[in-house]
Amino acid sequence: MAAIAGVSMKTVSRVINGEPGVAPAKVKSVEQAVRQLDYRPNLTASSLRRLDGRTAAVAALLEDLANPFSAELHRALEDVAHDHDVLLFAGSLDESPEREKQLIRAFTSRRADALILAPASSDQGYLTYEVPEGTPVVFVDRAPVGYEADAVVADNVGGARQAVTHLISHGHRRIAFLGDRPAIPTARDRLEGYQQALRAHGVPFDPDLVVHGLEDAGRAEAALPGLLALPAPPTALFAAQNEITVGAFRHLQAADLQHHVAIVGFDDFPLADLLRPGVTVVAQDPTAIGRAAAELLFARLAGDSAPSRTVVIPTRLVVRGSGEIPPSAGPR
Amino acid sequence: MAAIAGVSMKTVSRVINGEPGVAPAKVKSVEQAVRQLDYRPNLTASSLRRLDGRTAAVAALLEDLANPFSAELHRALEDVAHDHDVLLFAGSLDESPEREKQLIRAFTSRRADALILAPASSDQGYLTYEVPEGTPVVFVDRAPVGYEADAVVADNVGGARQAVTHLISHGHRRIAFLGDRPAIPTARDRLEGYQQALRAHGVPFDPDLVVHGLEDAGRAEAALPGLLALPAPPTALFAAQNEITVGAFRHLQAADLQHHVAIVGFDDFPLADLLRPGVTVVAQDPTAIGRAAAELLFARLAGDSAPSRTVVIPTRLVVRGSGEIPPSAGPR
DNA sequence: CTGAAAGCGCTTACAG
DNA sequence: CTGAAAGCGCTTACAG
Repeated sequence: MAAIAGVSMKTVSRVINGEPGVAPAKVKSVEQAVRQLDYRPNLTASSLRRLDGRTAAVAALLEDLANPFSAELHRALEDVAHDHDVLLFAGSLDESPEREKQLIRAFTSRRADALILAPASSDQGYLTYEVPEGTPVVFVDRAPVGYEADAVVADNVGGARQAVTHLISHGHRRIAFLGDRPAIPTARDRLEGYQQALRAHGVPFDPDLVVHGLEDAGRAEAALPGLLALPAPPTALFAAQNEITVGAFRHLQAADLQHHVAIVGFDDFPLADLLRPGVTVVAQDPTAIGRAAAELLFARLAGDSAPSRTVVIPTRLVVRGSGEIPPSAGPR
Repeated sequence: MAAIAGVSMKTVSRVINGEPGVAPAKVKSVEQAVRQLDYRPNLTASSLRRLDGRTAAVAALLEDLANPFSAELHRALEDVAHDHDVLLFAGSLDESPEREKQLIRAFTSRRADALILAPASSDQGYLTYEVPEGTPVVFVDRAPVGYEADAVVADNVGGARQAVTHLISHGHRRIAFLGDRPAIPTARDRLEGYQQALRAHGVPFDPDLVVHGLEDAGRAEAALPGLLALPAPPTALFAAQNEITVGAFRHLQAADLQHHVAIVGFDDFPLADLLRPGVTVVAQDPTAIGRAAAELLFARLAGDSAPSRTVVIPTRLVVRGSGEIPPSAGPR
């Protein structure tokens, strides 16, 4: 390359990197050689020697890239990264702590400049020795445990409280909680919000109305018949996650109860407005979460060394019909 | 590192790479030094010197990572890549040829081992000089133009023919075609399938029933009133893409026509079964497309040098109700 | 079984 | 304005 252009390697480097102070004639001959050889600078080599060691790539470890929440979050990260000329590695964790550790190692071995993590593990203390110093980590969706880092999370407690308060304000007093595995911090937070709302309105807490471990739509659907067959069945459901909401709605509609049992879901999902009744939800904003996380991350990469921050993105109640069904409409 | 372990750099390299023929005592001392220093081998450095130059990373350029089709495809790619201990870079093209070229360059500069491309450009001849020799490219969703490479696509012509034949078999003769921009090859193929089905059944082609350029759900929704106000309105709709299907359905439901105008969509979407009526679609299989593409790609990386192949993934008619509405139910 | 030397494609730190 | 030498963290190709 340098030989073809008739200049030194160093001059090639200067032209490629747009450094000033190269004779126009030499710039020209380098540019011509680039075209002639289809020359593409090797970024992995340049990052190796570069003082800051930056690779201009960051890694995102999310729950499941095929799930709309993760996919939208991923897309928001990509957009901000693109503005900074940075590329994105991505991986799905599927609630597996082993996979999390494996991917963290894979990404640090490739010297990603920073990590974005929606952790599957219950404790991230291992990051202390697993992540090289100077590599910022930003948590999304779930706050860190045993590790000090920036985080961007939805207001899980507040959102759940808002959902359940909405149902109470429509006259419900027997409200079921349908949740994911309680090991998941966001699932616990949403249960906490549910309980806070009950307490605040003097509605007794009935453990029979709490169903945990609904890891997917199928399990949520399967859990409903038992719940609705209780001696004193719920007149309303709070579904603490979007897959659960869909599974529960699927059962209600199959049993033709969708206009008789109220339901409010946590986390919005596509087409919720087209169902009949439309499904009332407390919407998270995955795009806002992703943008905020990426901005925090690039601030760190730019040298921001303030103490860790946790950004809480508010949720929003979206009223569509299913959450406004009165208890009198319930099955008897 | 080598100093701490009391061995040469080369022996460290052997232990890290699990090469045989190292004295057990030396293996031990290297392993201890690894722990002591939290040592992580630098994969970018090793790929630089390695003969094959492999980085164990491949790049996927898809339409829009937030769209369910791309997201599922992405996830399938990730799963196969994971089986090969390879990581995935990903980027969204948003139908922008410029973005495509930009990302191709970014990924080749980082020496991705292979590329997976759902092209936004109308001609990919530029890949000839843009992609280094020995870097396999596999096309997904859309076949290459002006470039020779493997491809995995859905059966767009056949699927569209199947959808429209289904409507004809239910008695429809005025069937509208709702399509994306005709510059998109899959959009053209689906129009072709539509026309083939009409011809095969002696149904006259009426250009008034063909609407192009519906780039998103909003435009599809907005296009319907005009179409339904024609002197001889369609009794059925073929929506040639999932966003278009959703937009069209949204209008039908708003106008309370969802039980009167038949609709079949190309490409399935979540919750299509929960709408009323359920939406009949010709389903693509993004997971199958992704898996097939990844397998083709890893075969190439393993040395397969057979001529380029194009794999066509069949579509599947999913009957749910909206496609079985008879023409007599139509608005008058 | 082990290691010293060279080199992957770049940038750094100089010297001129 | 330009380039020769050294070095980033590894692997290769040897030699012993």
